[in-house]
Parts: sequence; C-alpha cells; structure tokens
Amino acid sequence: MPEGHTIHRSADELNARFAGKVIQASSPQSRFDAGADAITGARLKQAQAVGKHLLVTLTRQRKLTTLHVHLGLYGAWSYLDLKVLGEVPSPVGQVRLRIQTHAAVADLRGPTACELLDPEQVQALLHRLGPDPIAAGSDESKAWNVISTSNSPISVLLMRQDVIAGVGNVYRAEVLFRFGINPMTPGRLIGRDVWLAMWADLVMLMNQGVRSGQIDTVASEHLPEAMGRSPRIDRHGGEVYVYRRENMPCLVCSTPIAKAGLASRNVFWCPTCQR
DNA sequence: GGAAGATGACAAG
DNA sequence: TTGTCCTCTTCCC
Repeated sequence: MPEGHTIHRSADELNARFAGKVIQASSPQSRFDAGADAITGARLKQAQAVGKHLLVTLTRQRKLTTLHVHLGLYGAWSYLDLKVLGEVPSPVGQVRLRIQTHAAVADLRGPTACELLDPEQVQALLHRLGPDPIAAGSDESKAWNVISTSNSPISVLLMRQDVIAGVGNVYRAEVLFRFGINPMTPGRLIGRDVWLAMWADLVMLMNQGVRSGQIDTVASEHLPEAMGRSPRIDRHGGEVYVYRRENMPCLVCSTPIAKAGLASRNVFWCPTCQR
C-alpha cells in the first residue's frame, strides 16, 4: 500500500512494460469505461510519480492526454507477464482499469482517483503539491516556509501534501522518532537545522523505499537481532521503530509505544524518546 | 460469515 | 471534526 515510494515504483514498473507502446485499455468493473475507450489505441509516452500521484502521459493522433491515478488508502497495481502466462487471464476482483499490450497486463484496483486530465488540470494538480523528497532537485524551502510559521503539530504538517508530497503515516511516524521529536510539537518550534536534517533523512529513507519496495527505518544497531531479540518483520513488510507498534516495547528504551488519533489518523510515538 | 481496519483525501458543517 | 468513498485482508465468532 501506498506512500510516495510505492507510486514511484509503480511509475518505474509501468514505464518498463508500456513506455513507447500502443496500449489497449478497458474497465472490467465498468467504472472507467469512457476513459478506457479514450486511451485505447494511444501510445503510452511516460509514467511519472509526483508525491502520491501517478501521471501517465499518452498520445493519440498527436493529442496529449494524461491519466491521473491516486491509489488512496488501499488502491494497488498488479502486473501480469503474458509471455509467461501465454494467454490473457480474466480480471480477478474489482479491476477499475486494465492496460494491456501483447506482452503485458497491468490491473488497477481500488484507486481514489482514476481520471483523464488536460494539461491545465495537470498544472493545477502539480501547483498544489509541496516538494517531493524522492524527486531529484526538489526545493525543501517551500515546505520550510509553511512549517516554520505554523502552530499546527509537526505530525499534521508532515502529512499535508501541499507541504511535502509523498510522506504518509509510516514515514511521518518514523522520521519523528528518528529525530526524537514529539508528534504534537508545533511546526514553528522546529529549528532550521533540525528541519534540514529531517528533509535529508526523508530523501534517504524514501529513496531507499523506492529501491527495496518496503519501509525500513531502523538503524542496524537497533534491529531486534542486534539487541538480542528475535527478528520481527512488521505486517507491512519492513522494519520500523513505532508505526503500528502500540504497546510494544520501544526498540531503543523499551517504553511501550503510544498511539493516538490525530486528524482522523493514528499517530505512533515513544513517550520517552520523543518528549 | 461478517465486522473492523488500513501506508488517503475530500466535502460539509 | 465527522462522514464518505474505494477494496482487500485480518480477526473474531
């Protein structure tokens, strides 16, 4: 499931299979019939991730269209290699969009957004997103301008896509732990140096997530094995300090990890390490 | 078999 | 802050 690193991987996967190819599209679920018809026969130029948004540019008869996909909480892409399978399998479950060539199939399930945008709408979307730590050359100062003047908790600011694009509930919980910052700390109390270090940490962690496909944030000296405990892989597939570890001992100080609802999302932190 | 919950975001009040 | 939407998995009976 999707934070920014997942979407960047989706873009890479789609480019590897479909970039430069003429595609067929369909909506087995019938909820994107018109859109699928509109892009069938188009050439897929490029898939690009911006924060949690996926933008796929397609051309047909020299006309440019952009497919915009946002996975939301539980949307997902799955891929099938037709050279291995031999024939095109029927869609399983609720497939909103199927993209296909003679060689490959990509199925999209459960997205919050699956729509076609014109260039003005694409610009409007990009305009309302903050800097993406995964995109090379992103300007962190746009995020700092908001954070340094805001009374909102830093944990809320980190989730705002107009402040930083691509950070979700896991990365925010983990980066705050790594810097010993309490989630309720107002943004304006975060120092410039601390912010720059946090940004650099997000750049490192999220790029690592793009490469590995999972979120690992625990320093090697704090891994359970290094602490004499049995290895534990979290349900989401990576190794984390606090995310979804409520009531479990902190990997650093053994204090039970706390959990609270904030702005309708769960926040996790160590009450001792993050005073 | 059914409820609850999940790495998200939006609108309404 | 609450309600709503989207789909699948996990957990409990």
